[in-house]
Amino acid sequence: MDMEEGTSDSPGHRCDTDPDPWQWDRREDCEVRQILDRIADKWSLLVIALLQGRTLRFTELKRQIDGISQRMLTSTLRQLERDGLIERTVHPVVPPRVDYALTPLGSTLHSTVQALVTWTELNQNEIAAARARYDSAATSRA
Amino acid sequence: MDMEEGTSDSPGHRCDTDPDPWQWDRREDCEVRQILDRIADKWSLLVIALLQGRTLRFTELKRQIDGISQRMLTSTLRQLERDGLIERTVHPVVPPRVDYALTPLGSTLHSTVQALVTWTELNQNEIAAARARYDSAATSRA
DNA sequence: CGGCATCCAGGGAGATACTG
DNA sequence: CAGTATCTCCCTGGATGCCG
Repeated sequence: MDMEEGTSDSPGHRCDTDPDPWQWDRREDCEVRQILDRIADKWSLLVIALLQGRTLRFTELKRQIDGISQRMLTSTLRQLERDGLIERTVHPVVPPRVDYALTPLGSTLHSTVQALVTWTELNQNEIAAARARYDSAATSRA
Repeated sequence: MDMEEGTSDSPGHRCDTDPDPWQWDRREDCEVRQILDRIADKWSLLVIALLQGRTLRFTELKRQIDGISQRMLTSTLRQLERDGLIERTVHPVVPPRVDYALTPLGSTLHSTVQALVTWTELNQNEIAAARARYDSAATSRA
């Protein structure tokens, strides 16, 4: 088991592992930071977006997110399952069949995630333009 | 300059570097994935959230996000600047003063990012509970 | 098919020292 | 103050192989 470990902090949140308390805008503690890190994760985002209103199997997810390794997909799914955002259903058939779906909690996240994806789609051209501007300016300086 | 390089793809998006075209729900190309990776970044998210409606200096940001290294903060700010999400203003005074603020484009992202943060705040207890459940179940199995 | 175990490379990220 | 420049370490994540 060299898989990345959840920090498995005991319920009743504390920050014993942290050298000094986080500040984050003076309002948040490390809990929020931790959760944010997880859901704002590169792969988590895609998984959540893909599971909107439907159930997908492991292989289907892997195919759709093409580029993800089975290791990272497994890891990501486990994290999301642990956080209660997705539900994992094992069908005792052979060959094995495992379905993944959003939980009610995960569904509430979806609209937010979708907003992020939509924003990206809408603004990708503007961002590309900004990058071009920035890069050409940098190049001319060099 | 060993700082992480933007992949500096020419404007007019393509995916020559990728061995095979991404699928991502069959609709998206690598551009969106790339941008999503950047804005959904651990630190980017915090920076954007902190810059809502105000201007902050480098050190102020560093203090508020406490836990980030100057290296990562610099890198993050440069990326966001390149993407046209934040604006960097250098005041020619001594000692130097550099202000960071959201651009109009960055401001449009803010509401989305804030939604993510708010969601996390609202649901952190539920997530903590889910983790406790998951972990205790895992422990009892072992 | 779904996933865990192992091995291993690359780069993300920290610590430190130095400049304008 | 606001960075850059190194050097280094470790974790992320890929490749492969095996099992239920």
